[in-house]
Amino acid sequence: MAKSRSAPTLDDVAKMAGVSTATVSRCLNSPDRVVKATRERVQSAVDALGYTPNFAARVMAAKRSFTVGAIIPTMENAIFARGLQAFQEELHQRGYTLLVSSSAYKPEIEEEQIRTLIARGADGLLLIGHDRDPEIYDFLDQRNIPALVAWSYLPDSKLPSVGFDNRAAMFDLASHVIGLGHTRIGVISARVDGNDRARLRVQGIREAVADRGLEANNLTVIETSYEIENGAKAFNDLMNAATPPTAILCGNDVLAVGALRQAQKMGLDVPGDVSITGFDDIELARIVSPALTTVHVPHREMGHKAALQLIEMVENQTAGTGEQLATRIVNRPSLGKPASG
Amino acid sequence: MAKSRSAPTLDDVAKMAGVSTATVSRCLNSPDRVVKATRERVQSAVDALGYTPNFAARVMAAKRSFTVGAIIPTMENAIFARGLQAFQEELHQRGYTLLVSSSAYKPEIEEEQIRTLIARGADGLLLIGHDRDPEIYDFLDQRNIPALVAWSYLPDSKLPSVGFDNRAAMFDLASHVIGLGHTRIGVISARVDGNDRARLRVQGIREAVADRGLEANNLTVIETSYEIENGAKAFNDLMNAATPPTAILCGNDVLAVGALRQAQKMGLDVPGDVSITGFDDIELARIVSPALTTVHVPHREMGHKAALQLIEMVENQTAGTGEQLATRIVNRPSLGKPASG
DNA sequence: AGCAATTATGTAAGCGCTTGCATTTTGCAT
DNA sequence: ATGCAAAATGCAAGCGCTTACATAATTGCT
Repeated sequence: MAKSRSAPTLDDVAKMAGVSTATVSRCLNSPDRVVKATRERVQSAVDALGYTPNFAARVMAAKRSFTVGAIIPTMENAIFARGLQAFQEELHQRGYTLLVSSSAYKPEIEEEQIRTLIARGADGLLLIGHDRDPEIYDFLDQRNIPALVAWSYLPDSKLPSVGFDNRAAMFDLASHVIGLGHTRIGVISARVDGNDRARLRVQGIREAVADRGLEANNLTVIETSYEIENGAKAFNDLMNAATPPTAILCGNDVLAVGALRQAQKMGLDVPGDVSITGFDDIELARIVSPALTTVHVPHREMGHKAALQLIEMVENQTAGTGEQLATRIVNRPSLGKPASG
Repeated sequence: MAKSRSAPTLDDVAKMAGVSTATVSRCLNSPDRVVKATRERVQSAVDALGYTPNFAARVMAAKRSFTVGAIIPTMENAIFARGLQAFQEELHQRGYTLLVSSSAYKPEIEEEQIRTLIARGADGLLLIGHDRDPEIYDFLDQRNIPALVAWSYLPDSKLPSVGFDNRAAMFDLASHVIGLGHTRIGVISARVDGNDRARLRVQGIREAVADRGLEANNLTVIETSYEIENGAKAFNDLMNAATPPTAILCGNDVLAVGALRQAQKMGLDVPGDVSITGFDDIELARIVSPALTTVHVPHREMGHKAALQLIEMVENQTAGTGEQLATRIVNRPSLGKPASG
C-alpha cells in the first residue's frame, strides 16, 4: 500500500527533465529566463512528479519568504476580521502569504509572536496600535524588518501607520450625543493600558465634555475587557448609580451590544430611557435591535491600503508614509434625545 | 543610525560561548544533554546576542516543523472560531504552532491550501468535513501526512474524524419541532454540494419528516450560501409561498439570524407567527431576540480533542481512531407551538 | 591508581533550494 | 562559412540548522 515516499525534490525534477537544478529553479521563479522547449520539459516533469517546492529550503536560499505576519489583539470577535480579510486579499494578489496570530491583548505575548514571525522569515509585519515597549521597535530596527501599524493613525510615531484618528472620531460622536441634550454620560471602555485606541477614544470623549461646557463629574468611565458579558455588567453598574447617565458611549460595538442586552434585561427602553452607542460598525451593530449608532471605520480600505504600503516598504526598502483614513458617524435607533424629565 | 545587521546565527552564539554549534543546538533542543556550566554560558551568549533560531533552517535540518495546519471553510463568521481557538490552545501547550487558512468553501482553494501547508512543512493537517476529491487523500497518503477531520463524525471514512453526527442532531431537532405540532416545515440550508455537514443535516430533517408520517411535500428546502442576507432572502421566499411554513429550520445560526431579521422586518412575530431554529449555538444565537433554539455543538471539546488526537498521530505515526461527540438541543424562545389557526 | 563505562562535546555531512559566475549554444551580421 | 554578442544552461557555493558518529572528559569501581 501507500509506501511512505518522501516528497520529490528539485533534483528529482532536474533528473527527469534532463537539466540542472538551476534551470528547474529558474523555470519556477523566472520562466522568461529559460527557453520554451526546456520550460515545457521541466513542467511535465513537475506535473508527473507532483512536485511542490519546499518552502523552508526556498526561504533559506532566497532570504525572502513572500510572507508577512500580522499580530492582532484578538480573533474572538469580529473587530479585526474585515480589515484583516482585505489585507489578506491584497497580499494574496501580490503573491504574498499572510500569517496571523493573536496576542490576547497581552504585550508579552505580542512580543513573543513578533519574534516567532520573524524567525519564520516574515518579510514584514502588521501591528495593531502604537503602544508597546520601545525595545520592540529597536529590535525591529536592528533586524531591519519593515513594520506598519494599523487601526490607529498617528502622524509622528516610531512606525508609519494606516488608520484613523481614534480621538477625533470619538470626540465627534460624543459632541453629537451632547448636542442632542445629554448631560450625564457613561462610558464603557476597553482597558486603556497598552491600548492607544481605547485611550484615545476616552480622551476624545473627555475633550468633548469639556468643550461643550459640561462638568467633568457628569462623566463616568468604566474600563473592562472586550466581552459582551463585561459590557452588560458595566452597564448594570452605571445604571445603578444615584443619578444614572442618559447616554452610554461604548468603546466598541461588542461592549455596546452587551450594554444593550442588559438594558433589555432590566426592562429599560433604548433609546427612550437610555441611549447607547458603539464603535467600529461591525455586522453585529446592524443586527441587534435597536440597531446601534456607532462610528463607521473603513475596515476594508484600511486593510487594503495597509497591504499596499507594507509591500512597498518590503520591496523597495522605503520607510512608509502612513495614511489617515476618515471615519463617520452612523446614526441608528439606539441613540435618541434624553427623556425630558 | 540603526545599521542593518542581519540576525545572529547559531555560529555567532557558538563563537561567543566558545563551544561548537552542535552544543548550542543541544542547549536549545535538549538542555539535559549538556552540562550546566556550558548551558549557562551558552544561554548568556544567546541573551547577549538576542539570538532567535531561524525557523526555516531548523525545519530543513530536523525535517520536523512542530507546526500543524488547519483549513477551514470561512473565517468570516464565528462558526469555526471557538473550536479552532481550543484547538490552537491545546497545540500551543504541546509546543506546536497552528497555521490557519480558509478555503471560502471552494474545493480547489482547499486543495491549494493543503499543498501550501505541506510545502511549509506542516507535520499534520486539520480538515473540516469529509467531502473532497479522493486524489487529495491519495496525495496525503503518499506524502505520509497525518490528517484529521473535524466538525463531522463518520465511522468509516478515509480520514479519522473528531466530530458529531450531523444527521442525527438535525433529526432530533426536526423531530422535536414536528412533535410540537408543526406540519409545514421550511428549511434554509447551506449549499450541500461538497459539504457533508449541510447535506447530512438536511437528510436528518427529511428522515424526521418521513419518520413522523408527514408528506414530503410539507417540506420545502432552500439552499443558499452562508450569509445573513441570504438567510433573510430565503426566509422571504419561504414565507411568500401559498401556504407558508410554520417552522423554519436553518442549517446554521447565521442563516437563522438572517431569517429572524427578515421576520421582524415583515412584521411577523417569532415564534407566534413562525418558529425559527438554528444550528451551532454560536454567541449570536443568544444575543438576538428572541434568542434562537439551536443545536449546541461542543466546539471547545472538539477542538481540544482534535488537537490531542492529531498530535498523537504525528508523534507516534498512528492512524487515529476518531471520536464521536454528543450534541444537544438548546431550547430558546424562537421555537414555539404553531398558531392553532 | 587504573580501567571501563558514561557522559559531554566536537566534527562534518547533509536538508532542498537560489544565484553569481563560468561555460555552452544560438542567432545574425559579415 | 566565420566570428561575436547575447541568450540559455550548468556548476557549485552557500543559507543556518540538526544529528550521526568520533573524540575527549568524567565518573565510579576495584
